[in-house]
Amino acid sequence: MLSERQKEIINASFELISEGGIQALTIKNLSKKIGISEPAIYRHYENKMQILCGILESFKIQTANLLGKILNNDDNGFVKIEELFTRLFQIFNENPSIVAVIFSEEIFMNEEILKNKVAGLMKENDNLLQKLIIQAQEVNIMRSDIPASHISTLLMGTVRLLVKRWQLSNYNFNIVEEGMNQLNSLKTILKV
Amino acid sequence: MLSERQKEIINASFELISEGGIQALTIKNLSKKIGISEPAIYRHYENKMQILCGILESFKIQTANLLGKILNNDDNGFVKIEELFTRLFQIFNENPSIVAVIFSEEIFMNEEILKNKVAGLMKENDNLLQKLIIQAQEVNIMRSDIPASHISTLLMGTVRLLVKRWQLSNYNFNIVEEGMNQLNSLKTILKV
DNA sequence: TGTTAGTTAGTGAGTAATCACTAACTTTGC
DNA sequence: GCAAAGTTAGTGATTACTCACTAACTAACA
Repeated sequence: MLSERQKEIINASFELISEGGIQALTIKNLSKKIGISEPAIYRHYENKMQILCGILESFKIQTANLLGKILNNDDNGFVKIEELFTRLFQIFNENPSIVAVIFSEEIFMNEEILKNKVAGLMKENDNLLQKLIIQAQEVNIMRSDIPASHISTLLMGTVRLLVKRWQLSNYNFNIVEEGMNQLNSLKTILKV
Repeated sequence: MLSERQKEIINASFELISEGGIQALTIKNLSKKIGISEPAIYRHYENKMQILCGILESFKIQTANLLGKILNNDDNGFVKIEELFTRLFQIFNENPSIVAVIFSEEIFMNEEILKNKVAGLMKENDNLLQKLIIQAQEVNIMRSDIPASHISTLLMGTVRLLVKRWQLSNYNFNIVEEGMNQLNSLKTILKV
């Protein structure tokens, strides 16, 4: 489990990356944002790499949480997918700094260890989404003339690009609203 | 126009970013890769920001070139879109280091000027793609029950995610082949 | 044609600032 | 009284960038 201070450090990291990219995530900036000295950071994380791992871990826990809730309800696959993305848009809307990290794998690209962790996370989420898609295809509410893996890429890719545009626009449109519109088009295309 | 040395610097920049992310793009690494001293770099670019702008400019010219060729042929919108993405996959396959820059906007996120340039570039390409989509919709070979803007996001987003996965996997699958497969599914979904 | 002046592209040495990180000491709270 | 969490004051390495200077080439002109 994370201590209060560790949570604070991870949250501050999200904010810093959101504000100025990975280059803004320095120990100095972290300590300034939290209001303690630089060495104090090292009382809670061994080194910077552990902080970066902590960011990924935090993201992992959050998505596992979200997916767990949605997977365990009684809805069919199609509705679950809808719920998943709707909830995602809401989370991003409430906490835009998450976006800068979640869909920006480049941040972790310069370290092979982190790169592999990111790839693993993406693969995990892809597998879960594919399961939901197959569920929907089996009860014949989603078209089955293209493979679930392609639908998964299509869904995730579309959402990612939409969110990336939102970020590049300095969050100047309503991501929940636009997300729901785009989701409706996806439904039109994917229903049988 | 760029001098030979400037071209060399931009190319070396692509390689460095590809190898170790934006953090690997330092004047020292650049000079080492090219084989000249650090100050010599400054004979050809005023500062690092100008190099980053040069990278974006280079990308802009390349895409304009590609899009120009495809827009000016006689094919219908659907075929043009197919050609566009097929050609894109081929380019990525031949020069993977481009991918690390093109679909990694975070690289330019820490400077507002660069961020705006990236956003502008994305918007331009989106507009062009939407034109092709509308062409195809008008001659009734692409479904018109969802707006062209949504189809554009869907197409670009899917391709981006596929390419990103390819990058994260250390290019260990055939992007041209997988790209064509995914493209076929998109065609199935989008044709009337 | 030979000299002079100017340009281009390079060099080694060095700048201040910043990076992640540490040793040694002090404060705080159970 | 002791461990955890904080501090100040540093470390060497690296960052983008500048300094004075030079070799090689080109243009101008008596």
